[in-house]
Amino acid sequence: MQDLKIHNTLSGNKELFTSINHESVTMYVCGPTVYGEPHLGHARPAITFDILFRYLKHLGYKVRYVRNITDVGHLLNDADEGADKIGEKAKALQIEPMEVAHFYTKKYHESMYKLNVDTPSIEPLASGHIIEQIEMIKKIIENGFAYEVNGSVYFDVVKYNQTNNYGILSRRKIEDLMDNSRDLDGQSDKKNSVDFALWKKASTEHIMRWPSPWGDGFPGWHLECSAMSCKYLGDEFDIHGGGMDLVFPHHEAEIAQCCAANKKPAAKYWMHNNMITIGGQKMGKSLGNFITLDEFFNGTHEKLDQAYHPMVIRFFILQAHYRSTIDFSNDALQAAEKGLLRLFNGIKALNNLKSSGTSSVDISLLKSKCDNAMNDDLNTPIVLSHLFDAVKVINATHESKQSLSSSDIEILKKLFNKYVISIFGLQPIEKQSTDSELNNVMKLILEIRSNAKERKNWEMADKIRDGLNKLNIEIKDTKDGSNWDYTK
RNA sequence: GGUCGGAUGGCCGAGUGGCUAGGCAGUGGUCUGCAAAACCAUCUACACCGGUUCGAAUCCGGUUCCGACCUCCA
Repeated sequence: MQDLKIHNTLSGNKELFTSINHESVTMYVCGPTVYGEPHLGHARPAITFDILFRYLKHLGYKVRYVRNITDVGHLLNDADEGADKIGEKAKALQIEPMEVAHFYTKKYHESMYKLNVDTPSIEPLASGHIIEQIEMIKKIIENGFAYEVNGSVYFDVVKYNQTNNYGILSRRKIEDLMDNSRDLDGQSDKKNSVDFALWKKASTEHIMRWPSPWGDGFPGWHLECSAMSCKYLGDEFDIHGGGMDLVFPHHEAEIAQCCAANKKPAAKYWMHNNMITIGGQKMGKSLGNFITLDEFFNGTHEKLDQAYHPMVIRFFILQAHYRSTIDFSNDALQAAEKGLLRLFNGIKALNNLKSSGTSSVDISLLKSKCDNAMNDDLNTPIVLSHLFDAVKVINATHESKQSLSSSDIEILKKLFNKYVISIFGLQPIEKQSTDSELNNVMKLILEIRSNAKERKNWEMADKIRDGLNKLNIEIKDTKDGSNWDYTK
């Protein structure tokens, strides 16, 4: 097994990864709240941890990857009259809350499929684990870290902090938190402003509700992940992932809940992907730069010059390290599109390469550079830079400026297959039509043009070329004949 | 206001105390009937001011600016 280093938010450092159970890895990642269209912000963690999931399997681990679907709705705000998002949407549309959740779950799955994000081992629904959540609350109350007031149950952060460290993950001090947190509601049932809800009493008009020992209500917003990770991965598991915005309070609360219930802090490694910005600004509904994945795929948002293939989005995300912010713009995406094309052109050339007796380039060095970069906290941009170096070698070999032995060509083929296809999950963009009739017609047209060129009938050849261009079809002449593709 | 992170060439984005990151664009070239496509070569960097050092874009201090979290968020 190679030495994989990953950045652990708990320590703030890169650490050597060792799994609790040698042969297997258990990981949990916070999934989407399904109350709206899947957007760019959903793509980054999904892709980041998809890469980790694939890579761990590649290293030989048996991986159990749990990514939840939050379909019970989070509270809209800290105030007590908390409506939840899914319930609100359902009311607005006059449908069952579960219709909302199901509709957007389907949308999320469709987008993930297009982005070639592998489906996790288990994708549990929060609504399907109300019983587990209630049991966990009972345990926390039994252990003295939660209290019930008027049908709601709150986590006693101050008491917890006397024997544990609330702030261990986000490096916050409880005193600062208490100073800073605004008490919006003077009538709050909470003992302290830093306390958070484990169970909320449902008002009569609140439509998402379940019975509990404390009356009808719904679970608090941090509990589901604790309950479900514990159920499927145990009290202690290897990796917990999610977006950086979840570090506080969500993941901090998860650790507190797990310690309060099980006396164990859940995960050994906490990994967080950074955010996506658009034109240097955080993406948000209120900022008017909120772009859904479908809008990217179809090019229908006003800020987009063109449609972007899901693979371009995926490739672009991999061109940045997961802990850096990444800025989306038309220029950057168009650059990524061309880069991706270059990468796959290289693979195509690799598959048609003629071998020599010896190699003029050290291919095994190149391979180990890729492996080292990947093992260094999943440095996908560095791996890609080495793969582009390889593309340069492949093209040079194609033009007989370099040489590669047959065994090195095999190593390269395996290397590209491993990283590009298996781990990065990239696929060539097939803009070519699958319409066989059209393909046959195009074949005939290209033949006619080729004949015209042989007879030096440039007028005819150019008329065909220019005419097709107006129909958004581009002819590409190569040494081995002509082919075609759609322009954008 | 508190806590944390960042500032790299026209754009995106790595990395590092001395040795070309990479992609895109630009420029030059190869190919081509001419183009396009493809391929090759190549230019423009490390926010500002001090300090440490033989040497700093990289370490330290300060300044400015930007962002994240603290409130729903991926």
